[in-house]
Amino acid sequence: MPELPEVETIRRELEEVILNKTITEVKINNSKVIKEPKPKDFAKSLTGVRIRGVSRKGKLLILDLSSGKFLAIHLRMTGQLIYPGDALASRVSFRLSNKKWLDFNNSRLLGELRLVDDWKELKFIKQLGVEPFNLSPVRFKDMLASRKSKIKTLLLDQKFISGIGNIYAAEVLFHARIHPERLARSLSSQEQKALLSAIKMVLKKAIRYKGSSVDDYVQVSGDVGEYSRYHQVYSRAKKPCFVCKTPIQRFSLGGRGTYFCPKCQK
DNA sequence: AATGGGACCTGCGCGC
DNA sequence: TGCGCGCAGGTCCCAT
Repeated sequence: MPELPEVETIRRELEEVILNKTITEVKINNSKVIKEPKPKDFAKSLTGVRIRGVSRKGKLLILDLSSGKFLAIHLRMTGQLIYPGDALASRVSFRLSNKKWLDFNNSRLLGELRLVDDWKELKFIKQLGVEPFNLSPVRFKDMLASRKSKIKTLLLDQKFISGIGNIYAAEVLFHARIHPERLARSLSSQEQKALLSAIKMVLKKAIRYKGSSVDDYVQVSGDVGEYSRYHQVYSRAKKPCFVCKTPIQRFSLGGRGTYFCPKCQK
């Protein structure tokens, strides 16, 4: 699942390969992923436009275009951006001035492309919580103070904090030694600090290793991300904890697979 | 405010 | 072997 580290990896690689190139053609193989405007207008408005910036907000990628508009790309679970692509198996492909294709793949068709005048007006953006790397311990403490929900649920809430998904929620809670069902406001001061440190540490390391390739995620180059090798709990049900050998447990929390070590996490 | 459910989707692994 | 089923999860939306 593309979460913050995966989307940031893609952003950095895109910046290297598509920045300042012009889109010369838009090929739409499945218009379902184009949410706005209408596919025909989408293609027309993007043709002849230069890409002058690639940024990320949470799990959302934003291409800054010379037309003054922005292309917002949400990969959801199965989205990929591949360069150079072949425009064959993609949902939408962008032909660039060097004649190579940038492919937007999305096997489950849940991804979204939106060409908008102002990305700041997107509902998703308006509601988006703080970027984890910008979060101070004092502010984090404040954010947790009155919250009655379970800590893992809260970490997954993009309005609370942006960029964490199911993999990294599990991983950071393991590193902070906190049980996923603990109520947010019940965390001690020490646990709050441990959790924030774990969030920053895990996300940074995951970026360094170019993300976690589980399911469909690959880098723009098509290479896998190596952080999966460092997963402590995610997708490790019944396997021994690397710290204490206790079998990792899995249960469903809010409809999501939730992994933790019953001995290490309290 | 929080929680639980369904909806959107398709590919995969499982059991029979 | 082949088929049907449940599951995977990011986000939105609705009901309670």
